[in-house]
Amino acid sequence: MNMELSGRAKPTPEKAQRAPSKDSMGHAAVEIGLNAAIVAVLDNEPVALVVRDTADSVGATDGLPFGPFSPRDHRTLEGGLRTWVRDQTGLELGYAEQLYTFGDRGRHVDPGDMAPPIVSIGYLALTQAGDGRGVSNGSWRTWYHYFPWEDWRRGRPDIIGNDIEPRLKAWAESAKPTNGPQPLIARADRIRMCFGFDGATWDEEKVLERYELLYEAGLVDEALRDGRSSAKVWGDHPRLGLPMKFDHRRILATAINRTRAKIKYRPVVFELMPDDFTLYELQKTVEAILGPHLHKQNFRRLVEGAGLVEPTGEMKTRTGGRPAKLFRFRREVLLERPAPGVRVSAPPSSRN
Amino acid sequence: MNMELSGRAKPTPEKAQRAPSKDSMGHAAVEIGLNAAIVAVLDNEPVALVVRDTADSVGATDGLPFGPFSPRDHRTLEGGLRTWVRDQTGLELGYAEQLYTFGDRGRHVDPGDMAPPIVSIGYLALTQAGDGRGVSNGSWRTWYHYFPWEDWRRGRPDIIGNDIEPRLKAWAESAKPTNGPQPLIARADRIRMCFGFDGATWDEEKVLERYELLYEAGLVDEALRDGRSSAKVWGDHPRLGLPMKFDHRRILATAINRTRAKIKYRPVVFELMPDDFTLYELQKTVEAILGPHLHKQNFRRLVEGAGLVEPTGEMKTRTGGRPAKLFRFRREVLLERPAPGVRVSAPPSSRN
DNA sequence: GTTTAATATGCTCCAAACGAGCATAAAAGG
DNA sequence: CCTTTTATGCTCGTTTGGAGCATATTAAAC
Repeated sequence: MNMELSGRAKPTPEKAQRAPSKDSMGHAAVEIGLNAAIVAVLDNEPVALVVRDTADSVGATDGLPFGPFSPRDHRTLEGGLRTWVRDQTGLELGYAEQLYTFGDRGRHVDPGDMAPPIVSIGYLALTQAGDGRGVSNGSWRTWYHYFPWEDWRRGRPDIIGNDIEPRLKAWAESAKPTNGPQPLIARADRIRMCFGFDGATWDEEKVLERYELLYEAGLVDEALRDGRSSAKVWGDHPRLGLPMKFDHRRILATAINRTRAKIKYRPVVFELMPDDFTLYELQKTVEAILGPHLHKQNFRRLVEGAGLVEPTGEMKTRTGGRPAKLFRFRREVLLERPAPGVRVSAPPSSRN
Repeated sequence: MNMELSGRAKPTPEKAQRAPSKDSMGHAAVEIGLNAAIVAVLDNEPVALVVRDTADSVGATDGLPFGPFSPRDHRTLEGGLRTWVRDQTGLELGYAEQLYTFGDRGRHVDPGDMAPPIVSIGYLALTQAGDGRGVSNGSWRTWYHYFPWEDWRRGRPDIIGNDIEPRLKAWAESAKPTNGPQPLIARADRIRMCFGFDGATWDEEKVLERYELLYEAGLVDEALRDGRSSAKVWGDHPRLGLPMKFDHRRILATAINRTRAKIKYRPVVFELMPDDFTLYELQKTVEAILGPHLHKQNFRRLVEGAGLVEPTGEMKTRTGGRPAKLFRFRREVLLERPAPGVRVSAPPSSRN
């Protein structure tokens, strides 16, 4: 079949010195999976679009919309992604950006017998919840289902103190007496920085680091599934968040991470908002993503002062109180400032 | 040949609903190229390691070290990259991070007849110039050879006003009278924001955006090579920077972009420094990367105050003046602050 | 030896950004 | 009328960081 592909894959190394030559056996071609973490905010709840595989033998496992990249059908990677998402969920993507390309062997194992792609490229897409009404397949789920420890909206989540802290610290202890080559940063220190133990501050931008640490410690189901040795040691505690197919939870962690970081220096919140909105609605959306540490008056001053929004002239009534002014995103800000965003920083009181 | 690869590539779609199925014809497997932008600072000059293809038919074209990813040989993408770099240049990589995965059709055309990979993953590696002594193949070249407009160390480069500005503006004009669907941001505005024309400020972090704009306008050789139509229109002006193989210049632009951004919030400068260094040497290195807008006293205060360095107790003589204290990177800062870096911001006077 | 150049180092001043709090007005909606 | 919620203005006080002044210390040039 795909002759031109195979032909293309064949190198002609005589031209390049020390040419990147293929190993003696065959082609280096691999299958590439395109994966979309599609994020919206629905009733002040940050949600991702997941496709649940009900026919799965092990039970229902959520996954992200995905599909293989096929260069003969897709002119670009992002184009391929949009096609897959449209086919699988009926959703037409708006804003999308590439996150990361994962290629670790053994981090893709499927609970069923479906062969996973070897390399997966993760994308982040932001959309309005209203656009999601057209979703024909899949459902919106809070991302905190998969990352309960990231949800600080009602204070520090109990799961951190009750489950994560003791188990991670036990894991750190178990690695102590090794007197071979020490890692650059000790496990105990990584744990402390990631989860804000022992007086360290909680950094909401370390989403991926935290997930990777839990994976490494064998505390998330995917680690067990992928056959990490240490997984069994820690007995049968409650599972830490819902697992996902393949490496999709890792991709979602990357997506949350990127969203939290980018919202501060690029006006990406507005991808999640309807055209007209109240300043308080905007604040609630930002808080849904970052955690609720915003001072109302200062938020107004910041957002209006930065020229991010402009009043539409309309009012929104039925707010339960005084009607609120409606605003819209002020596009021209992109032509004025190099890095406009909702520049909120964590308050000094956010230390656990 | 690669039976197990082909077998793997075959999906078993019966399990997943709306399964990501392959198109009827053949496999979706593609060849993946791993590309390294290896950066160092040599005599206050930011350099990248390039491999020159002297046997090329069109003439000598520089390229980055690269090679295909082969999952049978490489357990991880980064592992594969390190192998290729070692094989091609003899250099053992230290710090490395993934940049981006490019997969646009038609942006890889080779000047010779060597088939380029369809998808290329770019990496950024930072190393000390001293480590480069072991380089057996390839050479260090200023990255400003490829991006002369990025070199603001002696003020605003002439090439911007003499060549880039008039040609870009002509390109913007040429697209004016179209009254179809307008792009979200007009060409003229993109140009203004990217290059700081008409009173806009120069943002040193827009390296990739600038290169992409020049490519789109057909002003860099790669655009002509890839068969972009508009390329010929603009006559035979001097070329804007040296071209590179495949999409390597785009990858290098991404690398410079990332380096400039990351140096401000992560202590990555120290990957470029020897173990012991003078504060002034550190400043010169930062300036080589960002451009020279640093106040000496404030730089000292910033760096020392942030706890990024500690004195070794030694002095460096033969500085041309009073001997300078030697410092070393203070690793513990990673355990104290969530985002330590050389937090320099452009002075308000940097508007062109 | 003296001068000069280059660096090292400490200190002050000032403006902008921003976190935090207080107070009050305005407009529903029961 | 009372509650709720938003809108709005103002004040502190702290931190950050840009900019400049002054002086000490040494190597190298003369």
